[in-house]
Amino acid sequence: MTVFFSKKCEHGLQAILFMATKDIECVCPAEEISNKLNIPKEFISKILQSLTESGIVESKKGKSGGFKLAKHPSKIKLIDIVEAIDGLESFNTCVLGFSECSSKNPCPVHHQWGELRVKAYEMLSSETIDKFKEKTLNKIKII
Amino acid sequence: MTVFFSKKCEHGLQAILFMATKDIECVCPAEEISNKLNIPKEFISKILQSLTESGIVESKKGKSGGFKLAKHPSKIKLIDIVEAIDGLESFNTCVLGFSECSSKNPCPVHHQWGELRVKAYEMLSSETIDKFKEKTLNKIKII
DNA sequence: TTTTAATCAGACAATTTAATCTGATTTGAA
DNA sequence: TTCAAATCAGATTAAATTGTCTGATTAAAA
Repeated sequence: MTVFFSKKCEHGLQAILFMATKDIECVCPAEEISNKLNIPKEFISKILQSLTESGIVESKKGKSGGFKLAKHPSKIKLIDIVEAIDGLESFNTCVLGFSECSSKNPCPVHHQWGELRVKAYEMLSSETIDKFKEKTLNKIKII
Repeated sequence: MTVFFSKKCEHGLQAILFMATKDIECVCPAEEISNKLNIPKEFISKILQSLTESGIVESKKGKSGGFKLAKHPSKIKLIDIVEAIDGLESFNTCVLGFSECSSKNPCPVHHQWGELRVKAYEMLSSETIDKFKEKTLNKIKII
């Protein structure tokens, strides 16, 4: 196993990207997200609940309830979701698992991995998710 | 959780890097590796057993037995160890968890992640582990 | 030959992550 | 007011990963 994001985080990212393709006021039931993205309903529901606490989504109870983004997609970056679900720890720990890895006491790949880590962070934080609307829609259509 | 390598793989990489700092004929008991790298003895023993099957290390039973590299460090790359333990799947799957992610149907970060993935692969495959001797020794000394 | 120190093998336990189930609560609409 | 459809909350299960234990086997050295 070699992952980057946990399943929870992958699901969360997909769900938020999906919600960003919809009208900002549109309330999205967990069931719809579940169907469109092929994620177990209760699982995505739980993930979105936790993102509610992080202030990224809002939930509306009762009939015709569901989830909606708490902010406009132009204010949300992928890194916000990653931080809320997986945390940012991996951006600060040694990829080979050595303790206290730093430029003073680098592991054999410290320098190269450091560069990649910065690039990965940039990938997640340079653009807001309103830019991803079209690609997300194409992706969901064919799944 | 956001990882790159599994713990198993981290431990395996560390152990092989450590063994590469020693004389090629030197047989290294699991206990020594365990102590030096702070990895549970039975766990690293299991990992090295599986690397024996992959042809990366050899084991010698009985008194004064232990593990040694099956090839010279100048013939071993980090990617060999990663492949044997974690496999190379993550270098071919979508980082956001979408199915069938390709340049024809890219996920929102397909292009950027593709670049990073290539760089990560290069990091693991461009140099053989004999080059890492000094840095590994420094790393183990301070742990 | 006996002792000792090591791997090997495989069952077992603990932890973490992923997913499911159930029931209470909320709320819009008939 | 009642019903239906949704979230919410928390317990439970399942699966994967990580780590441990025990006993058999091997082989060097006393």
